[in-house]
Amino acid sequence: MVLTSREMDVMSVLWKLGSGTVSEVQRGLPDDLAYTTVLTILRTLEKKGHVGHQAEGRAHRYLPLVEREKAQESAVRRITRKLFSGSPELLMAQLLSERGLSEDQLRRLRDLVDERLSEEEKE
Amino acid sequence: MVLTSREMDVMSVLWKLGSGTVSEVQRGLPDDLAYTTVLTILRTLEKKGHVGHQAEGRAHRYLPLVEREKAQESAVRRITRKLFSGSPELLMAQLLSERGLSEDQLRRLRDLVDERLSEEEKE
DNA sequence: GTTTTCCTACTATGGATATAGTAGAACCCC
DNA sequence: GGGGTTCTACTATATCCATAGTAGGAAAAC
Repeated sequence: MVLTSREMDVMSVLWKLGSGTVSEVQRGLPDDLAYTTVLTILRTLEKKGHVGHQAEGRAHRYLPLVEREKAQESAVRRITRKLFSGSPELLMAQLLSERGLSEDQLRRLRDLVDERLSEEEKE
Repeated sequence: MVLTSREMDVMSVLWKLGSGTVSEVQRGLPDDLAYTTVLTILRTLEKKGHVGHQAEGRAHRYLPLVEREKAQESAVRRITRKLFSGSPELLMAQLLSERGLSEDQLRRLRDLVDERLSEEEKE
């Protein structure tokens, strides 16, 4: 799955709202785009199979057909492969190296890893 | 900094080799591209300021002008913003949720976090 | 019931991407 | 020194992306 930057914006709105008409999506976007521009993006997404729609009065209600998690996974996988030599560890190191993570956040992360590790060891 | 998929491939070769002529880059790429295609990509990268070149005999030797780390950071930042609501934690959680991480990798990750945490606590 | 508004469908356009061919200079081989 | 080889420069093309306008129908407003 490959989403362009704008497509991600639109999908994000749909994932957040669950579904949306063109104007609902338009209102949810971070930038001001023409109504028809939003419509065009939604139609593109539909052609790619990422959203579907159903009639709702004279309008269309668009629904995401792919899960946010799938999109996230696919994006992370791509940059891992392209920029981090396929190593999730290196990506993680990059994330950790950024300032701006609080001690709390770090602790939660360690808990996440530990949790995952103990699952792993159980098997 | 915005790198396209192919540009990332080319930059990766340059980062790995330190520098490269067109044919060196061509040989280093994961896919078979025509010589002139590689040249075109390098010229585009040069126009964008991401690489420079110096003459070497009749050929050009291309050099990366941006660090791999900068590109990584910028890419990670973008998807964090676009797909993970700006939260690096969520991205990490995604990374951890993927199957395919070995116990060893997980352990190294935990070590990374611990290391970072103890730095944090020192301050 | 005519004007205004809202909505989809279709079309348009400029710029970026991905890919590569051709021209022509320089160099190397015998 | 003519013929292949290796380069860069320039050009080409198809596709995609971002953005939006126009046409035309339906609905709402008054």
